[in-house]
Amino acid sequence: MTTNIEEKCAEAGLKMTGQRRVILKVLDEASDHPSVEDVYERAKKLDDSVSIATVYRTLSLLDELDLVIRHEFQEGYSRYEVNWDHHHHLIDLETGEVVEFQNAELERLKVKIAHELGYDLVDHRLELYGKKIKKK
Amino acid sequence: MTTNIEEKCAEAGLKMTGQRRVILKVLDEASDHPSVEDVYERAKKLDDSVSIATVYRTLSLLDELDLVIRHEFQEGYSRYEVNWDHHHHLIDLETGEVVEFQNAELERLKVKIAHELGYDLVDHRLELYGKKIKKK
DNA sequence: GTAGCTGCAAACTCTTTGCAACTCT
DNA sequence: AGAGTTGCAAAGAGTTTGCAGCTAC
Repeated sequence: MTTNIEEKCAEAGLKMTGQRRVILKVLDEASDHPSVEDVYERAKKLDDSVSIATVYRTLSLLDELDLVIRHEFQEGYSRYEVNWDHHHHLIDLETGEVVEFQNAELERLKVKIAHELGYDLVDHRLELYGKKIKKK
Repeated sequence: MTTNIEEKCAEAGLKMTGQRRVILKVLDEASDHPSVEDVYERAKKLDDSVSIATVYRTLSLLDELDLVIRHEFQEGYSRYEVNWDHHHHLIDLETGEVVEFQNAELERLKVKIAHELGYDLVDHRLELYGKKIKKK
C-alpha cells in the first residue's frame, strides 16, 4: 500500500528509496508535529540504516514540494507536519501541547488585510499561545 | 535624554551600563526588525567595546521583560523589535520587506477562537507572506 | 549506465556560557 | 563593598555539506 504522499513524491520525480519510504511512513502516521529528531528516532525503529542527514535532506525536499509544512514555534528548532489540510495552531504554554483549528472567518479576513496593504496573499501563519481555562 | 525603554529597564532593576545604553538606543531608533547581528553592527558604530555576547544577553533580558519582541520569520535566526504597540507583519516574499499592520476584527476573532478551544489567550502571532500586487 | 541518493564526518551558523576582570549603585 | 555586567573564547545546539560508494530507474 502506497501512501498519498508517496504518490506525490513519485509525481515530482523523486526516487523512492527505502529510507524515503520509511520517512514518508513516519510522517504519514504522525498525528503530532514532530521535530527532525523525532522523525529520525521513529524512522530508525523501522529501519536503522536511516541517518539523520537523510532525514534533514528529505524534509527539506518535501518542504520545497509543499508536501510538508515546517514550523518554528519559537523553540529554536523546526517541527514538521504533512500538508494535508490548511489549519492553524494553538500552543498550550503549560504543557507544550499543540491544538489544531480552522476558522473560515479568519481565512476571509487575512485575504482582505493583505489586499488592503496592496499584496496578494501567498502564505500565512497564525499561532495562538494560551493556557487552559480551569474548570471550577 | 533617556528613552522610554531605558526607564523601564531601570524600573526592572537593571544596571544601566554604557553597553546597555547603546543597545537600547539602537533598538529605540530602529524602524525595522533587526537581527542580533544587525543590532551588534549598529551598536559597534556607537561604541566599539560592545561585544556580540552582550547583545545576545541584553536582548534575552529585554525579551523576558517583554520590552522587546523576538520574531522567527522562518529565516533560521531571530529578529527583534521594541514592544511599542501591538501589531502584526506582512513579509514581502520578493523583497523581504516587512510591513506592519493592526486589525481590530482580528483581535476580537483570536480571543474568540481561543475561548472556543477552552483556552485563555496569552500571546499570539500572525504572519502574512505575500507579493505586491502589480499595477497595470 | 547514470543521475540521484545515502551515510559518515566535518564544517557551519546561531546562540549560550564559564571565567576573570570590571563597573554601576 | 558587592552584586551585576562585560569581553573573550570555548562549547553547544541545530543544520548543512563534501565525498566516496550505492541504488532506483
